[in-house]
Amino acid sequence: MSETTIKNMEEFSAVSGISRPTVSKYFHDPDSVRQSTRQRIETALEKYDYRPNIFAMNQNRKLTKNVGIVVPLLADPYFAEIARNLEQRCIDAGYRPTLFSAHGDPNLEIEVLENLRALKPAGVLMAPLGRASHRAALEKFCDDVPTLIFDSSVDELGLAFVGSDNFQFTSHISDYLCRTGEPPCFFEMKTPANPNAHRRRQSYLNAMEAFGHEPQVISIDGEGWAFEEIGRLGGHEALSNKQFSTNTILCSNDRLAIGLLTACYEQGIKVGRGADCAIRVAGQDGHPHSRYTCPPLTTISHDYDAVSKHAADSLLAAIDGHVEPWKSTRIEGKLILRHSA
Amino acid sequence: MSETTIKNMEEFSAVSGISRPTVSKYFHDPDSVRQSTRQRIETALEKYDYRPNIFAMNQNRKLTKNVGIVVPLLADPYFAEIARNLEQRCIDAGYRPTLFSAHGDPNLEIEVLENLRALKPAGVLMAPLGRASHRAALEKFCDDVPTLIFDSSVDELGLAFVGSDNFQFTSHISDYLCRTGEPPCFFEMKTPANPNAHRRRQSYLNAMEAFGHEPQVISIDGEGWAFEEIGRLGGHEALSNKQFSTNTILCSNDRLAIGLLTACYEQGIKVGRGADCAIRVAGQDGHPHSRYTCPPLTTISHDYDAVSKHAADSLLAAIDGHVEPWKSTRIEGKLILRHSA
DNA sequence: CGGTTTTCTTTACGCGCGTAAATTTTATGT
DNA sequence: ACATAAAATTTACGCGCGTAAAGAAAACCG
Repeated sequence: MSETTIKNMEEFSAVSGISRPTVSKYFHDPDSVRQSTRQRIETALEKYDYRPNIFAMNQNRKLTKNVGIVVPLLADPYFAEIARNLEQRCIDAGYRPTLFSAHGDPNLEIEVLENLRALKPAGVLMAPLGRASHRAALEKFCDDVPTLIFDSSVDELGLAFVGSDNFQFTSHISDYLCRTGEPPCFFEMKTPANPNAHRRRQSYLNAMEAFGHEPQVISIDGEGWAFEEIGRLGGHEALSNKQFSTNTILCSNDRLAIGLLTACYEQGIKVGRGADCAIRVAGQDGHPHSRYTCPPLTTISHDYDAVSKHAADSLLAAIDGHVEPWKSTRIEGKLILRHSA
Repeated sequence: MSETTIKNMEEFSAVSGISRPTVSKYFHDPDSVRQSTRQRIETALEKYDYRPNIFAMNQNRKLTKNVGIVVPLLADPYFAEIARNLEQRCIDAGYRPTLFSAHGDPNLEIEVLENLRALKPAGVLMAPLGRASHRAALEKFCDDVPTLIFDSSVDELGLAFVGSDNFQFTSHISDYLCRTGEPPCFFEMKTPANPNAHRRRQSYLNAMEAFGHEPQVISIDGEGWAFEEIGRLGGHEALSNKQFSTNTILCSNDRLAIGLLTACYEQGIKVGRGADCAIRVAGQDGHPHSRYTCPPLTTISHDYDAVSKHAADSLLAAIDGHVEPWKSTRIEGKLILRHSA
């Protein structure tokens, strides 16, 4: 490594003895230049360690290799996990992903989209906040940038939607619960941030009707994204008031279930499927943490791999010109039996 | 909002009737132009909704308002939480934070730094991976960009270090445990990714010596960042082999403790400080999830606010020219008593 | 009102790189 | 060795904006 520091492609082309346009071509695709010049460039590269400025590169490019990934809340390990998964797939496909979080704030969400524009992304993978999202701003963005929506559907928006089959989720786990014990009550937030919650409630109602059981929905108060605390407080209230008509509780999502488990613990109520247990609790999502609750949480898990693969593949295909009419793909979840139910 | 879409500052200056350099000045600081021209610009802004391209802005600026935030692993809610905290502080101070994660991979860590360079950040807040970080690359980066290290110290690197006082953490919680029951065993990973772990072990040894107790360190196998699973598996092994000489276990961090709690549950061992409990378990970190374990985890918590405030303030002060000699600031943790110990 | 200061406008160049067109050099084939 | 194709070089302009300098216009002030 030499001392003289290279600050731009001009200088690098000088020390490598290759013209700048050719160097530029090399960085765009090393195979697009003659083998001998590639060698000369790479020799100089070892000696001088120069890297093109990524933002200047994109400035005047027709098609960039940038992909934006937007999630509603990075502090939720579920989104962190799926975002990481998507990032890796983009990298493997030769793209440059950049991750953004709306941090639960719809204003930040559109702020993020505006900044994303400047990146001139070839495409965007976006999980909207849901109910709170500014619909008009989203639409405008999707008109300009190829955007695939995942996790939380906003109908007919963007290139397509890929997510989990929430109806199947709830019907499947309801089915399991009904067959193995008392029929479940449904534990949810009154005003959920995410539209998937409504599908799950409806699916629960359907399932109960199919089984000929009386459904019972407990909708608790709470705003924001602190689901565990909302579940814990709501759980305490529901337990104290004996609102659960059976010994089985199906939660709208795992984070709520985690809070409910804590409430049960705090009231000395033993959870599980053993004879000595008072109630059964199940969640939905396959949250990364659900394995480590006590008792470990029975849940129905997103197929992280399938969702992220389908989402990434669809977007990259669209970028390559294989645009198809809008469609919604919903992937089935896998029941994960653990001790809680 | 008009139909004609503005794509650059040139066009916007045309429709607003103000020259481009003045418009540029306005976006740099709205107060730097005459009130009447500010009005004209803002009127046009409402009508045409234009936003300067953030990357083109930075391209030829002497001092940008960009701040990079780099954490080792966003999937860990602890880092997600502190990153969010730092982001907010930067925004409040008028800076534009951009968040990056090394995803536990030292190669990605330097990759991130290289990309960060192109952003021409005024400063960077960085939590290094620790042991695995490529020291030389970090140093080179810190030479070029004002960088404040947080969470995990790399001695004398960057502008300064801000983090928690790990010695105080462990000595404080050890003290509590010793005074309220049997002295703790120390449960840790054999080859921890983070150097803080060594300080905690040492502090435990010191504390036990001070109390006149025989220390006992259980170092379990495991590589990577899946601490809960490592703690669970290691916990099972240690419990089965009766490696814990007392009924109290202090874990090197909360995630390990969460895994250990699961292992205890799976072996039917009741955790807590009640008379009917077999062992006590405590963690360290004040992990966002520690409130919701069963039993809720007694831990010693980072002072998230103080750490992030001190880190952000120090960096921003340095950016403003108030550079001080390198120093290390370690902030005390707060004991959080819950049911597990 | 003239003089002074403040603020704009004009003009021009720079950032680091993409990209197109014309030209020259190098490789390939027979 | 020659024609031909392939690849590199030169030259020039563009992206969207920062920024500096000089002059014109507007505001302030006694």
